[in-house]
Amino acid sequence: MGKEPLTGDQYHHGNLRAALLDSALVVLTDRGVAGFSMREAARRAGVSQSAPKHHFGDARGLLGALATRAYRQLCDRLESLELAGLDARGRVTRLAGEYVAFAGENRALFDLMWRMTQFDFTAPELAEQKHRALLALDRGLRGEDAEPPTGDTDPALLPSYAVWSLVHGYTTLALEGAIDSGNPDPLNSDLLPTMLALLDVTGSQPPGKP
Amino acid sequence: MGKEPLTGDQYHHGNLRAALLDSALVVLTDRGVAGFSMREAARRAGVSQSAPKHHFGDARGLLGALATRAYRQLCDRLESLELAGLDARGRVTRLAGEYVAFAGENRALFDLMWRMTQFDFTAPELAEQKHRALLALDRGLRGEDAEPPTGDTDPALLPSYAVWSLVHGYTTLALEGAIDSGNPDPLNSDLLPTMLALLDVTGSQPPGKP
DNA sequence: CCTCCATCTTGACAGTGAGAAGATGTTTCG
DNA sequence: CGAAACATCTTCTCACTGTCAAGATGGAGG
Repeated sequence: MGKEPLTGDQYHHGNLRAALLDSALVVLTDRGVAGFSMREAARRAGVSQSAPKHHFGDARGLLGALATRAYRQLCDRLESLELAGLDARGRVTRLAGEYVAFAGENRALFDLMWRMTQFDFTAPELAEQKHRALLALDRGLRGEDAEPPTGDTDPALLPSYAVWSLVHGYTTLALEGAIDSGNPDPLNSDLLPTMLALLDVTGSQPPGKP
Repeated sequence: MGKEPLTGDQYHHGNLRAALLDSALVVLTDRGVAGFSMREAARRAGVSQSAPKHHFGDARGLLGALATRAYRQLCDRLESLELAGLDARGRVTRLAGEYVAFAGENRALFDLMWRMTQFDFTAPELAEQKHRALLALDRGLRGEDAEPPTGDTDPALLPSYAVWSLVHGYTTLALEGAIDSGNPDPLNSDLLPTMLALLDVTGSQPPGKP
């Protein structure tokens, strides 16, 4: 076998790093972010309480790795959407639906993803994936053949920022029970497309004021 | 004195309930939601570790009371805004600015406010204040003389839901470092008004698709 | 074989939330 | 006035957590 133990694979346990991430996800899903316990994650992986230390440093490191993996999954889903043949509005609706679906299927993970600064966790990999999410959204919105943004403050990104803000805000507000769509599942409503219809996605000027 | 000890005032300590809320706010601001400790809040109030129990039940109760008070403050600020003489777009900008300002001035509190379901905290008072925030936003947006919504699913509320979602999403994304406005203070940018300009706040139909 | 090193375990410590039992002051009512 | 009833607060205890230091374990390479 190769000499690449850099990722922490294939040692005494097999690859404890991946196993710990999996058990940590179970604990997170069961108990939520507030009730998360690194010891229990280790227990479920069948190792001692201090085993995670070598792989993740401390609890924040473990949660950070979990969040980074979650960002990667979300970006993968956004990037692999089939958007060809749809107009701008259709693409936005599709992207937004996927975003909300991810949040609904991974509520605890989704919560965690936007809490990392609160845990004083700043890894370059995490920021990178966060940025990748923005690019995936923007690319999906403006189409594959549009010019990529020149930087984070490129004015061409404005519609993407607006869409992301609206979709993200709706998701968190609905999950928190602040927006009641009348639907038993707060995320499974037709409210979001209707709200997105109020957004000028093309980047041109909105209709004149009365 | 009157026979109204229902609020828990004026007993041995004076009014420990209010003092605990104050010290808890200090702890929350210092250590964040993740590092909050009920024991330390009690310590700072000069009472024993178990003193909060009678007033708040458990830690979730203390945080819930804190969040409820924060909602009340936010609603007060939104409701007391002077919006007369402004058109719809001016009113929205003003409301959004106040919302973002509150979040920036009370970051830990603002974080807490949207994590109460995660803490399994559901008090009727909290839901009531959350609803009051929506009404304040809607009233500000549609004007004082507009008809109040008939219910949470009234279609007339749609623009308010959209504005709230966009503003709230922008706030959380900016605080988490996902949206980089190029400004040192992530919340102090002119990005938000520009994004709001893309929203049709009048509730009419958006411009036709190309 | 034997040393080096990544990996994992054991044991300990301070800190936390929560509960039981009791002390202390306040109110109420005979 | 006095005694019970009560709200309020303290002390003690327990299980649990994250973190650290020291040691055991076993593969890799000289």
